[in-house]
Amino acid sequence: MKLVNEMDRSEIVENIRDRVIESVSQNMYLYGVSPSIGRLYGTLFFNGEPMTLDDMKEELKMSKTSMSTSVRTLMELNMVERAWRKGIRKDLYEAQDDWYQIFTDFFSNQWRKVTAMNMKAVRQSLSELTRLMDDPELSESDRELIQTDMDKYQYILNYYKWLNEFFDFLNSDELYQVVKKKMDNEKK
Amino acid sequence: MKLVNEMDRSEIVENIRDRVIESVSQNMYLYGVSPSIGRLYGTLFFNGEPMTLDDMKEELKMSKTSMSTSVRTLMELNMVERAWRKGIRKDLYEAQDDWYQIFTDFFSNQWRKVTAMNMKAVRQSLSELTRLMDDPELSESDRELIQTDMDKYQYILNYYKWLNEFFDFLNSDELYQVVKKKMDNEKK
DNA sequence: TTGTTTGTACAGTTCAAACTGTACAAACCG
DNA sequence: CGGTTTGTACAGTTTGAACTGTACAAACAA
Repeated sequence: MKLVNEMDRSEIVENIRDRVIESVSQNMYLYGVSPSIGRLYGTLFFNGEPMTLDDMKEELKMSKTSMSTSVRTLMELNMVERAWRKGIRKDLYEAQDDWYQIFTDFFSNQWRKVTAMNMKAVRQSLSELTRLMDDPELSESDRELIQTDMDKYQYILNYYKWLNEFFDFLNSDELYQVVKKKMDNEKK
Repeated sequence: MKLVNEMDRSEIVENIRDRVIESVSQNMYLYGVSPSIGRLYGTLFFNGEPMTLDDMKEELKMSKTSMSTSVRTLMELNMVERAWRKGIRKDLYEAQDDWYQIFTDFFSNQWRKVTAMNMKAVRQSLSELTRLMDDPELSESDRELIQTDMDKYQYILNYYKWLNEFFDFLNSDELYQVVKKKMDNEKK
């Protein structure tokens, strides 16, 4: 009788946990990952202890291959880290559990990568148009048309510069301060 | 001869533009939209003038249905707005061309929606566990187990609160100031 | 050395998202 | 009123992403 109660209880706790994991994973698409990968992260986060690929495969009832690739993705996003425990030969992984860190890292790593590539393309285009503009035989109307595009490219470049400054700010201590101050003010 | 040059020239400008559109669209997955939708946004952005669904369909060589649903998605993200021109019966759409606004809106709208839902799930779980803890017959080990989960839920809640403060900050003028100041400092 | 364990590359399959064409409702025109 | 234009709902198709199982390479064991 007591035993059944025990089982019920841990099952309840388990279900509650699963609901939260599901909720978190459903919304990790904001980080560009699929729900399955989100579920894996959630599992690792709540498990606390590091897990092996076989643990994960067992827990999520999925293939080992999936676990391998998923955990790789999570590592690239700095959401999961390798762990070591003496006497265990298998690879161990544990969740990075500092969500503030995950959030700011995401921008630094993913968004910066993207803006860098975009800037490159825009700079290239801008310099090509500049060269076109050198042609003295260009009609006034052509010149205007090209200038319109060039203005847009310049606007984009300025935006990306601003964005990178913003990401620097995100990584700085300043961010925590500013937001913290806001929270404290509101408590008053 | 002159005519051919003219054609070459505008073709070159067009190609340069397409390269930038492609680059921008490829990376709009950070906003959770597919490359096609990104390409549509880029087309609208560089076209300057508002476009009808048929214009878009023509420009991108895609079905009108796709244009209709894509433009809808872009409107929900505040990246495209309806436009009116007298004498034109068809619906007109133009790109929201303030990228700073798009960026901050994205967080306010998308991320906030998600965090709100997550918070709800976590709060629910937290209150259910609290009720479980009321049981006086609970063993010490069970109690510890549940407490571990509750601590994690509390951590998540704190994080989301912080995140919402951060989004408030994003929407405030303060953001622009802080980053602007950084940029000015660096120029010195 | 051979035998075992562990992680991953790769080919094939499954499934969901993107896209199309048709068909229709709503708005407008005469 | 019927005829036309325009946007979208819906069903069907295509395409790509997610996932699996097998097969193998690398690391270790004896």
